[in-house]
Amino acid sequence: MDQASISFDTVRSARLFEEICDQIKGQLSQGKIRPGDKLPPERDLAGQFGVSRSAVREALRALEVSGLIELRKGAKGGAFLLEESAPLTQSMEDMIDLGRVSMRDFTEARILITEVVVRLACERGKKKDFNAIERDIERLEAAVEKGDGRSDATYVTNFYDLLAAATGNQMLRFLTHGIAQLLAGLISARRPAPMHDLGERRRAILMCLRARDADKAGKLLTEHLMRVHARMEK
Amino acid sequence: MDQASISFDTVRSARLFEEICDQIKGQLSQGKIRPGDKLPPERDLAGQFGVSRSAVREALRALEVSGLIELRKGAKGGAFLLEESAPLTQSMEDMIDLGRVSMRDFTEARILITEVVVRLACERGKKKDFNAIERDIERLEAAVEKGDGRSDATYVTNFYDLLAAATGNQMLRFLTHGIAQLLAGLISARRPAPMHDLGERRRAILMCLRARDADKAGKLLTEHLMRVHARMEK
DNA sequence: ACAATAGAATGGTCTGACCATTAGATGCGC
DNA sequence: GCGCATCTAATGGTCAGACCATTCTATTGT
Repeated sequence: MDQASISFDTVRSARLFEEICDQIKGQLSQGKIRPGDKLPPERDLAGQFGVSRSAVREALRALEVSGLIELRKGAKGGAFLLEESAPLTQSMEDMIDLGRVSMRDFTEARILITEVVVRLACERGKKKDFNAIERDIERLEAAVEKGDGRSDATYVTNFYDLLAAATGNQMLRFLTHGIAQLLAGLISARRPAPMHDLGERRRAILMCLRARDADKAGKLLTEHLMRVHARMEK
Repeated sequence: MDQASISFDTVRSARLFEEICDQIKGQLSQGKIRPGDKLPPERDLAGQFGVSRSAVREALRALEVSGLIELRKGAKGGAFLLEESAPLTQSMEDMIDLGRVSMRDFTEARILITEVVVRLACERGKKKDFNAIERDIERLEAAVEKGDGRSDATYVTNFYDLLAAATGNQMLRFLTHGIAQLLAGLISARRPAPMHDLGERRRAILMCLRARDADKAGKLLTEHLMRVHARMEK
């Protein structure tokens, strides 16, 4: 047989905690454990795996950093499987924090991707999706009325999550969520002046979605995002 | 003062290893330590931070999982700051492995994003960028001639990395790299039949880039990626 | 009833030890 | 001298057992 055609998997890396991670991920992907569930306490896990508590801890730490579990202390605490964890957020934050990606590049990528998302949402969105967006806008406007429109990164990100949801593509949802999360962090840090016509603008986009006018929706959105960017730079 | 306008930062989480992570990230973002550097041994770090080795280990584990450092054992081993780490790859792999994103959605997102990238590369790419792509295609074809064209995920991903580089947007580079990495993993796992006209197709796209014909470049690329997808599904 | 307190569960940290792997130094045979 | 085997030190990986801090629950006292 041709020598070159033989291939090996990279050898199991000889690190216990990785093996433990993989087993837990395995259980998760097979549905034997599910989001929301609680893993056994560290001491029990150590017993079940036949390793020390340290090895288990390193594995749990790795899973936590990967965004798969959350660790709570105290009685009734433990390692809880996260729901729809948005795994990309942390990595993106790192990229910005460490200066590996400039704000400018981030914004540009955001605009490009969001435009793709809105176009796809335009093609595929169902009435249900659009109604959800409308309700979100109403909540936003009600909140702005009451004056508590600044503290809530939630209102900022929710819109984009719903937009991505309308595409029906889970990968785009994660991506969009990560980007929106990151942006929300920046907003709450910089506290730019509130945008009075936010609801109005979003409504305009929603109308395009319902009219299936992808070009106009994309254009409105891009324009809006550029204005947001301009505000952030001041 | 309006009660609602007061805000607190989330309280410093009382976990030592996070503090350590943050300090190391801080040094990194201030350029006091740089990619390629080696951090002091765990035992020394423990001394410097005034904590136990366990706390340091958890911090290093977290940084490793985040894709910021690499741990090598043995003499001359240690924690090395990674270069242009592609932090998103691991998270994306998890999404697929855990079944949170279907292959279909992933491919669709890949196609959409790559099309955006190729269009932008078309607008902005310099001669230098296109020449680099051309050399890469030549290397690919040479490798295929010699018959070692199957084992190397490198040749698969390199093209897309170079494409993304031509956009000049670092965020898109990371994103594209993550996607390509993940795909490379899938390819080397499934070993589909080699694509004999890969070089030819890439050359066609390159021609469009040089001619600044974004529409055609996007079209060719999308078509190509769909064929790749079809092959993977078999 | 209600509040204060005690207790148990559980993650976070510490100490100190030993193991496994790696790079380099040492030494032996030729 | 050269080359190969061996030894040594450095360093991450793991272990064992302890204690601390936090959080929930149950009991107790008023």
